[in-house]
Amino acid sequence: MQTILVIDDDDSLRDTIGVLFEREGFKTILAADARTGLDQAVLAKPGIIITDLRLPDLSGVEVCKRLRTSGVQTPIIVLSAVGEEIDKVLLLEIGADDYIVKPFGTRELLARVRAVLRRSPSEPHKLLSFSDVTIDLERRIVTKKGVEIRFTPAEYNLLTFFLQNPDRPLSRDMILNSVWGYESFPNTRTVDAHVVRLRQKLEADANTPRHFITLHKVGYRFLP
Amino acid sequence: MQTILVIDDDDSLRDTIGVLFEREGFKTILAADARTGLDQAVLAKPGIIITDLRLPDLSGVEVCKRLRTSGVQTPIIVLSAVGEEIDKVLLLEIGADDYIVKPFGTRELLARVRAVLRRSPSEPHKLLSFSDVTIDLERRIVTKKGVEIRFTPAEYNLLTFFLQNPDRPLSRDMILNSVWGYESFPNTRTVDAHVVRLRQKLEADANTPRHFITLHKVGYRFLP
DNA sequence: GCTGACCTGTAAAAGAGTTGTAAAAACCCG
DNA sequence: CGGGTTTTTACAACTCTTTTACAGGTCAGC
Repeated sequence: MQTILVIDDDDSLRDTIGVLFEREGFKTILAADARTGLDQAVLAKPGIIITDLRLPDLSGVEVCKRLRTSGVQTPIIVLSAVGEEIDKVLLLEIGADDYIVKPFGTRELLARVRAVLRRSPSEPHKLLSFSDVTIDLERRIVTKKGVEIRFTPAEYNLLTFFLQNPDRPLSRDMILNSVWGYESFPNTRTVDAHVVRLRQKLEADANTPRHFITLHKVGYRFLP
Repeated sequence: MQTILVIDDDDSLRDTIGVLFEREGFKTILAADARTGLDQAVLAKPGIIITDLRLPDLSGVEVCKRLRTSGVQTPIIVLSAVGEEIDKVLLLEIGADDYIVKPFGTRELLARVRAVLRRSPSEPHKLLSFSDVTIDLERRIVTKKGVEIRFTPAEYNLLTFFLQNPDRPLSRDMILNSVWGYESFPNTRTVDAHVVRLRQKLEADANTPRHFITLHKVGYRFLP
């Protein structure tokens, strides 16, 4: 049986949602503030969490962040009042899986929950792969022909960036911004140095790369 | 209300335990020797019995035996001084339910008592294990090749967290949040210090860890 | 096709940052 | 207080990142 955790300081809404999901056969756990919610998220191991954005002690954003940084991967749906500023991108970045603007119909909430639940367990191990190389994002393990190959953080980040942007020409600046972030400013040759290592570790013949392609005067392109 | 019978000739320890459980809402009965203890076990019908192994008149082993042969099924926890030879198998054979090596924390004693009371007799404990290490979650006992290894609370919590999150890269922040909770903010090196101790106690060769793996710049990974 | 200016590949050094670890300090609890 | 536990600290050892230097490579224009 699925367990659902509802974090909302509005008593009547919280109870309404609780009753709704109980009728649907969920086990429901209710929390009126973020702290209780966080505790319950760890203790009760719910299958899904619904949290209001505005809470008495911590914001829903903070709730998401804390859950994610402590390794909780339970899907989260965020509720926000109409007019309340919600930065969709921010929400998804910090690890929320969906959001609903109040007021909403019970039918809609149910549908959203079901949708989130449906897609979450179906991707238990996100795998990226090309040719004979597989990357397990969950476990941070790269294998070639079934053999594990070790990557340093910079290499690993670069690799996953390439995998997530296949076929596209990627300039060194673009790569630096995306992989290294805006805080650090290494020289663009750094990218080259790392590409070399990706080739050495992953290409069949590092001298004639078939996946990590140089675009002269442009940058690089990854071909799966 | 639960009644607890403590049989120990060490006055101060006996009283300490007595006070401890009184504060926890138990009715306590204290006995300084085996004979008094046996009498009280029958008369007062305690819910649990704690007995020292070394007593002036009869040994703790003998106490267990006599209780069991006279049909008393009350759970028994045996205390033994460090270095005192304790044959775990013998103890469990003669009907003891658990044993604790002195010196022990009151917290630990309480936890053991609660675990014994909670557990219905004959129900096997939940065990976690990897390689030649076994962790009894109920009794908080860790053994390596059958030999008990003692862990401090912090070490134990970290260990079980690792066991519950195998294969996954775990950042120091994630670990701090999950194991220490978000209320306490030790510096991240604390995690390293504890990992060192886990390795020293559990790895075959602490210099080449095979279970508690460092992911440079990332954190740690536990491999069963 | 040749040339020269500019790009890229690459190994290796330098530098920056991270981790292992023992030991000291701080902290509790009884 | 006194014992054990936890956290911090200090420094050596180590890993990773970035830079550097130079050997090739590419390509536009001759």
